[in-house]
Amino acid sequence: MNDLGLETQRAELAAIAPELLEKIRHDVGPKELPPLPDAVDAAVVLRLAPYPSGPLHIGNARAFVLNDAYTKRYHGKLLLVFDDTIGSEEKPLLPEAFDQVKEGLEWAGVEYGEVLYKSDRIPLHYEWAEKLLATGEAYVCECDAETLRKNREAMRACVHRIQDVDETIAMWKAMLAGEYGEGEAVVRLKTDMAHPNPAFRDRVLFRVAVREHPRVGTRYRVWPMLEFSWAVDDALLGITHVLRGKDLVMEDLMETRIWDILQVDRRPRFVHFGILRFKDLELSKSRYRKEIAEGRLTGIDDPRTWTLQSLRRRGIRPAALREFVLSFGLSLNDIEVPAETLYAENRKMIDKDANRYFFVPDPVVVEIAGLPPIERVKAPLHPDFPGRGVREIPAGSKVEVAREDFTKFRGQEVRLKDFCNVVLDHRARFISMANKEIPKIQWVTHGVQTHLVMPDGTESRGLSEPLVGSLKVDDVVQFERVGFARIDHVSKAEVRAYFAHR
RNA sequence: GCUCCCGUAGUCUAGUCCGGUCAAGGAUCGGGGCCUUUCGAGCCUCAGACGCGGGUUCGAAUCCCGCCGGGAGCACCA
Repeated sequence: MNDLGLETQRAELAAIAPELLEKIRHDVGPKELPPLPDAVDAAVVLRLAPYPSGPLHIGNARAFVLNDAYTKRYHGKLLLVFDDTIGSEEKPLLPEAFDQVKEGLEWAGVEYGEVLYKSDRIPLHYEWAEKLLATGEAYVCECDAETLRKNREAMRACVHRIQDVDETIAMWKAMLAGEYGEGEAVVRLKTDMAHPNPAFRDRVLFRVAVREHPRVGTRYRVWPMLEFSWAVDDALLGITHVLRGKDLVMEDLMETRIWDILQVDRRPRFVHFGILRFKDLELSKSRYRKEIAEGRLTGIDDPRTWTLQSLRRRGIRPAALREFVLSFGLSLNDIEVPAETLYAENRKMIDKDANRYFFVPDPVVVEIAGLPPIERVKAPLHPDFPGRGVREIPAGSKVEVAREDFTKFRGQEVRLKDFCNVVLDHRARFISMANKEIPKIQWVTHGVQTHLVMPDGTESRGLSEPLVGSLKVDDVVQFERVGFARIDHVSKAEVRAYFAHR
């Protein structure tokens, strides 16, 4: 039958069971994440491991959204474990970052349970280190960083690798006792100096760092590296699945190797996702931290930082960020997306809630000659929901319009939206009241000073209709033909809003 | 250079494990139209993709081999 060829088979089938030839269009439901390997409902334990060097930004979103989504899907637990080992000179810990991270997660709707700190767990790491050293599978190395690197490159073992266990343990005690300065000794795992992957040749597990830690001060001077601390904590905390970016695949190998040596049975499954990048956007905590310190950015919620705080300030909904991230699934592709994709998601969510108002950036005064006496006009708060009511806009013969519109339409007939038709100029000529199919522009009288902070940090200044002065902070509105914005500050003198997107 | 990972429309993604209902689905972007007193939303519509070359098979996006392209790691950072 099978070597008959499709056409013959089809003909045969048409003869015996024609209904089977009907094309089945399976409807595509909402996108779902693939299942986690070996996941058991209500028994999944995941962890979030932020490094507290600053608030979370959009580039971190994939990690926390996926972890949260899977936790909820399996009714599991999500631990927040601050990865606050001592770090490096270039990436110092920031005391205020702990709260900034939590604030961001809470805004994002990430429901974490227990909060833990790596810096509280150092004694546990020491215990495990001693177990490991006792097996002879790790050693204390006194080579300097440069020597170590060169040996690694040359696949050459150093003298420390073959020293005996007693000597190694004595050196470890000496490390803890403070007999080594920074850079003078490290603990290394014996993997294989000839391993084909140069990244996997006797990696460092502990090093000496005599910096002050924001939580535990100078209590420790021997600090674990990420791979080792997680080998300990993933096991001890009963983590079932580790979801991490694929930049951390080597860490899987390291953790696995350590568990093999110490015969740890309970191990998490590793799941990776590709690197997420944003087009035309360079995310760097250390850079924006520096720029905030220098006063070049206004703070951690400056739109140029792309922190969660800054997204909130612009009126981006957490649900939009979540949908945006989930749309990438769990693929291992490295992806680069434009922020526009996030905006599209957000626009769907805020459009129905955002009432419409006129904002006129960089205004130009226009006197309308021949205007009948009119004191106010009405316009819908939202064109798609007439039931929401109307807003009253004071009108008059002296109005202000955006310079851009003025320049573009000067001398032409335009409609001042919801008001009247004029031939536009400094002295405009009234034509008629009734609506017409001509370009419509926004206008104001008795406008309130309005500053619109743009994503690039610049401000668009102008006037908006008086009602904007009675909006509340956090209201998200649409300035017609300008875009969506969140009201950030309202005072008698002025309104400040943050631009979200068109 | 070495190791690992990944290649479906401009972008993101479903499908790839278990080859045929895939003449490849969705989203976004772009074109056109309708509607609308916004350049927003909504509705309709058009355009657009299996990196390349071999092989296996009646049949390949799906399996195999080779190539090409992209990314990550190769820190005493995380």
